[in-house]
Amino acid sequence: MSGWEEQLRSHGYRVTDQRAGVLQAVTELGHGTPEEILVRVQADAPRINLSTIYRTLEVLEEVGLVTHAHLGHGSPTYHSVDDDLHIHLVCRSCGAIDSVPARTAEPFCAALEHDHGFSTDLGHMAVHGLCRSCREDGQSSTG
Amino acid sequence: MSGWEEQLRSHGYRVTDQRAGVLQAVTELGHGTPEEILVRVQADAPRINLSTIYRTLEVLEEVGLVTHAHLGHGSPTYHSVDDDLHIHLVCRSCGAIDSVPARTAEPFCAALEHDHGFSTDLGHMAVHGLCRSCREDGQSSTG
DNA sequence: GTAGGTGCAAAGATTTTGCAGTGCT
DNA sequence: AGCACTGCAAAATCTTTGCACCTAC
Repeated sequence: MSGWEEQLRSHGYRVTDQRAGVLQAVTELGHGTPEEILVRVQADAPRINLSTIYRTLEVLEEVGLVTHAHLGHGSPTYHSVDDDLHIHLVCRSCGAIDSVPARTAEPFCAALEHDHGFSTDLGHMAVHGLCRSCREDGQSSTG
Repeated sequence: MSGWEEQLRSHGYRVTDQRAGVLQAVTELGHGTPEEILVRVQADAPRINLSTIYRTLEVLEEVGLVTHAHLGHGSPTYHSVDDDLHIHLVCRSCGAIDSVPARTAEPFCAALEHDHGFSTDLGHMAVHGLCRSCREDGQSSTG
């Protein structure tokens, strides 16, 4: 279904090629920074500008078609809400990003809600650590 | 005990007033961005420069005296490892940052380790969502 | 036809880097 | 006395904004 058009219209926004392109790029990429998304969209529409990516992502997020999480240094990472809700596991050694089903964290969220009255936004959650292969490598950390 | 001096020396770094000041600021603040830390240190040493804060934080992190987490938009947030290990709860509405004991997440971490072989770095973990007071405030109208 | 959307370039904000003087060891 | 450390300013990044033209509705 292409309910995304309706999603935009119902919030008073227009449907444009750029918005379609950005949404498609985010969906295909799974997750990506504004610059990664730019590169992807430029494959189809070379004239698109980075500022359009930023503005479009903001709109898409407001209408609920994408969300973002802070996975790393500067750039936020965007992903479509179309996907199953998942948590990001970020490896501090190799940088790999793994996705695990949100239900893994449900008991934890329940505890946060019960003990602190805090309602967790699972899609935003970034878990940093060491992935399986880096642990098995017995890696030596480098700066 | 001022084992922090030994910590620096054993890694080949020197002990300076600036490093003492930054470490103290981070400890007193609990957690803070580079700029917040700058303001705090400037209270004692007005001549200190932001670039010194960045460089010092990097050194302090390398020797294991502080760590950082990505709590919000751009700036990483630093905190001393001296504190009890804790998780940060970031409210997306009011921006408040709450700290909860790391053990709250232990079952969750165990699941991640068991199912995905992932070793979680708890101090880095940022949990985004809505805090208790914001939930109570906005119960009728949600935007 | 109108108002929102886009591309482009410049402004802002944030973080990093080169250099020469300072001070720890 | 040697060399790491610091302050300062400029450079590099990343993100936002102003403006004129274009396009969806």
